[in-house]
Amino acid sequence: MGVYEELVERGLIAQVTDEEEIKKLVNTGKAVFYIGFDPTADSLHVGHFMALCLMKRLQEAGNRPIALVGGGTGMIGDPSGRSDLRKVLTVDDIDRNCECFKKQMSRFIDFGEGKAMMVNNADWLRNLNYIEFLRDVGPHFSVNRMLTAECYKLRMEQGLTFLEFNYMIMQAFDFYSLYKNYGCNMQFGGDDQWSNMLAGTELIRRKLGKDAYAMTINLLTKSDGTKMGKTSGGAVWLDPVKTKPYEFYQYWRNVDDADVIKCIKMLTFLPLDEIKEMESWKGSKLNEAKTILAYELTKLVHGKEEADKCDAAAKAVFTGDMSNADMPKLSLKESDLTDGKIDIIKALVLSGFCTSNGDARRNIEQGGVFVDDEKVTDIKMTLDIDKLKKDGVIVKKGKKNFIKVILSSILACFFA
RNA sequence: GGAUGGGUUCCCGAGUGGCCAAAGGGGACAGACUGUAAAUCUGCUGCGAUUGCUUCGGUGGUUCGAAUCCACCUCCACCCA
Repeated sequence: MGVYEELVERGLIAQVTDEEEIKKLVNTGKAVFYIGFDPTADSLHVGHFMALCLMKRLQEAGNRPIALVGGGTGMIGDPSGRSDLRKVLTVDDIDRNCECFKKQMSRFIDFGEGKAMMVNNADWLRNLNYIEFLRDVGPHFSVNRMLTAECYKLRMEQGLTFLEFNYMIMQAFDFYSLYKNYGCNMQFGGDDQWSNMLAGTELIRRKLGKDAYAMTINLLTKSDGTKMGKTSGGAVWLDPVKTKPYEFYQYWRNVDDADVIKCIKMLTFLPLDEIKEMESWKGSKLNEAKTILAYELTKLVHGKEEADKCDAAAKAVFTGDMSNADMPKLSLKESDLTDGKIDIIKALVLSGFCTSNGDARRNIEQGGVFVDDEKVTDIKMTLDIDKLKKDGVIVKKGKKNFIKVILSSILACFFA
């Protein structure tokens, strides 16, 4: 089975411009393809992760990936599928974000000599001369046709600025530039990028009379249609500081039944026949699949060591064996204590479990807070210094939030 | 540039002078039931340990009292140019 077939099997491929040709190129390792990443934040997220996995898969099959960081397109903002205007980022922000992207990407993709390449479209977009550019590519685009593109549909109702309208042209120009300079003959991306990508193949055809190809992968959506990788607090980031490995792990551990297999297929590198077997799992057995999903992804993103820790912490916490030390910790300082104690309310707020004292009080009143496995019934309860110093105290909010509260003294630092 | 409609708490959306920290829904959070799932039911949802404080695009004003009235500004939608 070739890579292409594997991609199909995993449910990754959404649309292609020329299936036969793409299959041939990709399976024989002749593709030079690019995927663009716009630096809208200082970390990659799960959506990008899919694309990175795709790159990795194709690279392993001998194809040459180009990771394009959108230092130029990021200044415009892609309106595809969005109902609102993107916040305009400053050049400094964009450049900083590009740097962050580069670092994170090198963890997944081999950018060694003759392997993958990383380019930044700021290099050719930022210095374009407006008139020249208009005369150069402008005649090849029909506004009438652009307006009918699926990606602008939402914006035709809400209002689309000229700035954003040009995004498609910039992206098309990227593809064209990469084709000319690096022989890049394919572009991959999320399915929301389809219109933009087609604009690129079109431009190449018109200007150079050559064929280039485009392929989109399915966006990872939940069974309810919403985007996977979004929580109420925002995106699930790959950066361990923005989304702690434990949270990352728990995110996948808690996906809906309906989405587990799909996620395993699309995101992990487990062999397909292994996944086939999981497809027959039902009920609580399916719960096991979530453990696998969470472990595999954490391993890919944060490394085996972290994944093992998350696994252990989860087991400790959910099977009731709290002796395990590998759980999230809250280190208090002496200054956080008054008279050698700290209010449970204050501890809850410091841990980040509760957003305010009122929130903490509410949670206690509703019976959702436990200290060392005992339900807290008094909102005035305190944790005292002796226990904090010794083994720490395990504070639990709800069923899934655990933290070990300890006192970090100078001594503790020595032994840590 | 001109006309019109609009900006309300995480989101949608009521509220047109006091009874408004602001209806209703969604989401989030907690409880019950479960499989760390879904569905369902219950509670809860500005901050503060009572009285209190801050919020309804911004700034000023009218008033004993304003999310609600007035002025100016600003942003958005839509129509005309």
